[in-house]
Amino acid sequence: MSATRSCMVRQFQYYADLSEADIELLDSLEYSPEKLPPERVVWREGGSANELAVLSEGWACSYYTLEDGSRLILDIYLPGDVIGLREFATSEHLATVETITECTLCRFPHHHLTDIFAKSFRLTRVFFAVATTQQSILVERMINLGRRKASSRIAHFLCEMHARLGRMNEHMGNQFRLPLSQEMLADIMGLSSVHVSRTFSQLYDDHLVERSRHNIRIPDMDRLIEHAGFSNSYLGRQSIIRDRA
Amino acid sequence: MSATRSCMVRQFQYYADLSEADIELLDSLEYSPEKLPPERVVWREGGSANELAVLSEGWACSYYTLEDGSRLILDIYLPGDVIGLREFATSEHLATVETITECTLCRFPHHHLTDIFAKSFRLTRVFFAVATTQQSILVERMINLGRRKASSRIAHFLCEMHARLGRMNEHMGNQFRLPLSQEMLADIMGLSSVHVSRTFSQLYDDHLVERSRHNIRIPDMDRLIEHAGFSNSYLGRQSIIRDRA
DNA sequence: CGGCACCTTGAACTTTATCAACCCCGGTGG
DNA sequence: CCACCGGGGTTGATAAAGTTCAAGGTGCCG
Repeated sequence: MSATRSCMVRQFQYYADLSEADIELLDSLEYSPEKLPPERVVWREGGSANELAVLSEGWACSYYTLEDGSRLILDIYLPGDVIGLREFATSEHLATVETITECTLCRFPHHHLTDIFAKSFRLTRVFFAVATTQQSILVERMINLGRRKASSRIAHFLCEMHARLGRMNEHMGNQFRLPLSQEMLADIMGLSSVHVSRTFSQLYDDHLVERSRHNIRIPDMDRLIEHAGFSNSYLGRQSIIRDRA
Repeated sequence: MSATRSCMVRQFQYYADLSEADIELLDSLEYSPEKLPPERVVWREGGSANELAVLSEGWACSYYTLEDGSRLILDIYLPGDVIGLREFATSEHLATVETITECTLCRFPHHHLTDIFAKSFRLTRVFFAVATTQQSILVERMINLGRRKASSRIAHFLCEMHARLGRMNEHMGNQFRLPLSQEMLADIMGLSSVHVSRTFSQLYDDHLVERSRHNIRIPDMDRLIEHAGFSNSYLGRQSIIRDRA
């Protein structure tokens, strides 16, 4: 058992205990680490989709650009996340994937995933759990976009980030770094960057969020959760996958 | 090979050729058909999630109700759709599922799905494809909610329904039944029902959509697609899953 | 020290929501 | 067979939320 365990393994172990063989299988996906500078395109919308990637370090995102030039960011990827799962059923990339900070990522071809399906029943279920958790994250974001007002959208997004980051590093406390410009935040939340700025000021006035540059501090997590209508159950349940009987 | 083939099998065959054994395995999920009247709750948000369902006949939907009483409809389920895949990684239902029209549906426990993972490599991949296609549908709807104006949202939704219905029954032509009230349409698209009404009138004035009661006619599909910014590639690619080499 | 990217603020405007009245139509009971 | 009832759809007036444009500020990097 190696001392340095990949983020993906850590993330997957959240859903199930993994055997040594499973861990080796997973690790084998990260065989080709690639270092990328900030704002580098990983793959572009429309390109043919025969690979996935694991993000080992850094932040990345996927986005979709509309005819009129406006943009929506679909996912924020953190270390340990699998990128491109959604495009498994499609032969071309539906969205552009781009690094946000400096990143290390490992691409691997589509069929390595199906090889895993063939080799490990347990990992199959965990991959399924990961894919469906990604779906739940999208659903929460849909609710954000469809039915919440700006201040709740931002509050909800901050809660989500806090929860997802906290899952990877315990004792994170009530502050964290959020390396996103207000324009990116706007494109995540379907708002204009101007309105994001105003709304942040308003959250500050209400003592819900403090922020300096890219650091976020949350003075009272409970009040923020309340304001956001946040529930973390959608992020998946720990050790959900067990052997039956 | 039986003459009456279930909708789910038809839907799955879209992604891959299935062996007789696979078809039997799939059919075995639909062992407990249940007839439900319109507007009957299948399961409720918060209830413990240890089952999935296949919709054999009728229309159903899932929705999520916010603290303030507003609602967002997350999915519209058509015959052949699998309901509850998203909650595979979670131990409780995140959304309420309810019939829209009279429905026939077959519930089955969670572990029947994992049994299939153990028994059929090919079906595993198809289930994965189905789950990821559902994700892509959510993403398109996210873009709708986040970045399109009301008339494009409605146009896009109509395009999606047209495409999904057309996949199940060829020669559908340019009209179809849409058994949804304007209030439901509003909750799908994150608008108020009043605004849906106004927007429909506007689409009618622009000769993009005709509608009487629950029947929709689309005089010029290409113009509607154009107006919606619709691309059907997100609905998954036919026969994407093949044996390698 | 200067420049540039990003953030902030203000003012005018657009889109959508809300409220309320009305209408249309289908179903029911007299 | 007709009058009434009720739910959903439509319309208008007004309000709220968010966008756009433009100008100015702030802080970081060379």
